[in-house]
Amino acid sequence: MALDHAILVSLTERAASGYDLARRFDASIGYFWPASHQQIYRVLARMQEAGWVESTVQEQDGRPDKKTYAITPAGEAELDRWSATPSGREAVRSDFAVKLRGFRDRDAILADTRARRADHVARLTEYEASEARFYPDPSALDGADLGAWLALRGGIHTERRGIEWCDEILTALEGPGSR
Amino acid sequence: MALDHAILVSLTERAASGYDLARRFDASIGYFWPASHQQIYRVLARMQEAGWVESTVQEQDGRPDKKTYAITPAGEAELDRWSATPSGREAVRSDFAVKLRGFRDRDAILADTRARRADHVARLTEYEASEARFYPDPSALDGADLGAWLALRGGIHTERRGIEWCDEILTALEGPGSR
DNA sequence: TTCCCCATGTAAATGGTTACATGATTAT
DNA sequence: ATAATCATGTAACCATTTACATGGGGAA
Repeated sequence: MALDHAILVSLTERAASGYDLARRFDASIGYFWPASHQQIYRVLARMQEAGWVESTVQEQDGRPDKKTYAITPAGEAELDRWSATPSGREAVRSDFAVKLRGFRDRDAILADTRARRADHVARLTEYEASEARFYPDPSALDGADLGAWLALRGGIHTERRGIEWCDEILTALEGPGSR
Repeated sequence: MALDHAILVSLTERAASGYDLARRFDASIGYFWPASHQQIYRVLARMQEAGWVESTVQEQDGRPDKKTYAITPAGEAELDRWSATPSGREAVRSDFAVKLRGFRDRDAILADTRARRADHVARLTEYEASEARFYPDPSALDGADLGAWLALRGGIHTERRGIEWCDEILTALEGPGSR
């Protein structure tokens, strides 16, 4: 049920349509909890029935109508409840680690590793740009901004360790055997 | 479909019953791809129909019968095919990051962070013990052992960055505001 | 006598992915 | 012309989680 809460968190930052949320989930909060528009529409419908969000329809000319969702007091209460609930250990699921563990095709692993490294570098660059732009002075942050910055820091740590790991794999596999 | 491959990898290391696999998935390969016994039994049944594994029943006295599964040549071929397929970017889903981002209850976040830190330390200790015990001389490794060691290294990196992140959060939240 | 280990599953519910569906506007 | 963007969804499928179900043996 955590997509519910990710959407609620996003709505506390600003009311949005399903479409808007889908774009936010392509970046920003979606880095910690990816979701497709189909899923988002379904969860919004469910949460509206539960009374956690409410929608207002805006007509637009030359564009389809837009349903803007906002969080309700009941939704805020649910977020409070959820925030105070201890979160359990998170499952790690890595295709790549399983593939490494079942080591078969050295060249495929090398290719995969190089592609992953490039992905990590690209994302790290994005994160670092965000940090420099939005949080130039972390010591001045508090509340929601502090939380958002700390979440971003988590992303930065994740990408850095991903790069380190890739480099270790490349060193181990490209080394003596490859020449 | 990656539980299929995780099970196949585990079976190449040694034939096993569903029960044995469930225990392996509580540790070892389960650190990279967790799975419950229920799921394992269902996937084994499906893979047997597909011809990727075969089973032999062993009677035991004073214990229930045991079905031991082994990988077949078709299963090996499937593993080869899968190993040569590039793996896409892996989804990160973190409840905790969403909670941080939606910063509400500072004390709950502190408690969560301390609990997470303790989990990371515990798992890192396990990983480091495994490394010292099974891979004391990494430069001597090759093939399957090299892959298993590199996967373990990934785990070690993950836990270390988890600890770093927690420490950063604790520093930011325990600091000035708490006294 | 109570709990954990061995050993196998089925069933229901929830969550996530992929494919399908529609239709107007704007930029190349 | 073609593709991308805005805007909303439904439906089918696949994977994961949680609850239910059974039953003997050994240890505290």
